[in-house]
Amino acid sequence: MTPPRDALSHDRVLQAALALADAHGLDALSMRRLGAELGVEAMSLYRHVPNKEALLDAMVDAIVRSWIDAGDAASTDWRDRLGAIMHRAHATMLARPWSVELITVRPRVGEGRLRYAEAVTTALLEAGFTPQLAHHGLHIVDGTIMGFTAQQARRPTAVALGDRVQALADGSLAHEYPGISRTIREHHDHDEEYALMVDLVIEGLARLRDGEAPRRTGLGANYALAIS
Amino acid sequence: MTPPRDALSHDRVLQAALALADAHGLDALSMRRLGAELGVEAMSLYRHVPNKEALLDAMVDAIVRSWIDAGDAASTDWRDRLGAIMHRAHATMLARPWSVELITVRPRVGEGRLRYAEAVTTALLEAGFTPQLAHHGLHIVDGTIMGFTAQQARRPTAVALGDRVQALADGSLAHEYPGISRTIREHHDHDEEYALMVDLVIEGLARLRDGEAPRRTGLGANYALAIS
DNA sequence: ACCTGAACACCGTTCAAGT
DNA sequence: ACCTGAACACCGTTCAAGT
Repeated sequence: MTPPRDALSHDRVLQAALALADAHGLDALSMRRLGAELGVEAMSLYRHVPNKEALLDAMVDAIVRSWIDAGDAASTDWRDRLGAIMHRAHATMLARPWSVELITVRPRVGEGRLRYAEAVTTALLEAGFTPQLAHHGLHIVDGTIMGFTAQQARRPTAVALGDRVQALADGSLAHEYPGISRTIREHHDHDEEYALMVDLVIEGLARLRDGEAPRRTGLGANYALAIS
Repeated sequence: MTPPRDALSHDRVLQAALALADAHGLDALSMRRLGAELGVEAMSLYRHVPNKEALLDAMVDAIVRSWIDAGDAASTDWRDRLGAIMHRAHATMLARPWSVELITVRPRVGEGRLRYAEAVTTALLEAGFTPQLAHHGLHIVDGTIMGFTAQQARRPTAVALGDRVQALADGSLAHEYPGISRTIREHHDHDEEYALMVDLVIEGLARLRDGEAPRRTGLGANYALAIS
């Protein structure tokens, strides 16, 4: 148990945490185990990281930072700029499925997240969006990235676990769920489907910029909030 | 310590868990505390629920089930049917912020989730979508609901915690982040913004159905996956 | 049949103590 | 200055024991 044992540092702790989550998932990431992985007692980590929450925030920020690329701003087409970011985000999250829940849910805003928000916002402003619309646009892009990716990250496990999902696939629930029984076996490729949604959203943003408000969807008479 | 002490049941445990999360957040929901809330030892709960995971899944399913309403199918306009579901989902999740991370991330598919998927899929099929497109449509609707809501649920806390977010708002980071410094103070209402995204997505789906493929976004030369 | 008490194998984090 | 050991206040879950 005598590895080189270089001095600990915030970055070494962060990298080890990412590696541990990559190798064994988020549940395996305990301060005790992370310490062990670094050849150190858990308590030593607290010299470099205030607490576990802060470590998780740092992990999120490191990943979100990788969504943007210095080259993005070079592209003159705002659609391509947004598309590149959205696809990069999707790919990095699916490559690290454990990261999805962290990124989607943690509220703390770090530098990486700010830079990503800045890149998206700037692309929109330079494309002629009003500040108001650019603000909405950022949220729409952000929501699309998170929601669609979370949904795809959820799927494989759902199928694996799926008692009923399996039954749906072989049609034995066609009586109760005729709709999904008909569609569930449609072939689809995650990346292609995401590309479709990205294009749909970007097209919608372009129309908003050009002043074409989408048709207003009526909420219907029975739009009521049902809590417990 | 002698409340009526009706016999425990799966449903009583579930309702108490929802109430506990509503009152004190998800972190407060431990089997021990939940037992205490029901006037019972934690271990008694295991007679009605296999484990905590299953309890969380049941909570998710109870909430998702409330997204659909028997009256939805009565509406002949598929846009209104989808819109009603999407708005109901958004409202119920924002009313229970702790539920967002559970619903967005947990893969297990229960009956509530199936009924919701069935309602969305049927609305699309009846509106003339091909099974293939209806399948994509469900995922697009699902991603929109989850992502946008998660993003809005994240925001208030972000602002509250925000060291840098605060600095952005008063303009002192305008040099480093010119784009967001310009847009961050744009007024926006959560519900209105969500309605905008819902309309945008439904409009996009309508165009897909009508065979108008959205313009393909080029990914650019620098679309590369960056891991660690 | 239903509930309990003690126990097991974990957590994150504190703090005084070691080098 | 940097790391540690023991301890604190928790977890989810098991299992034999009680009524």
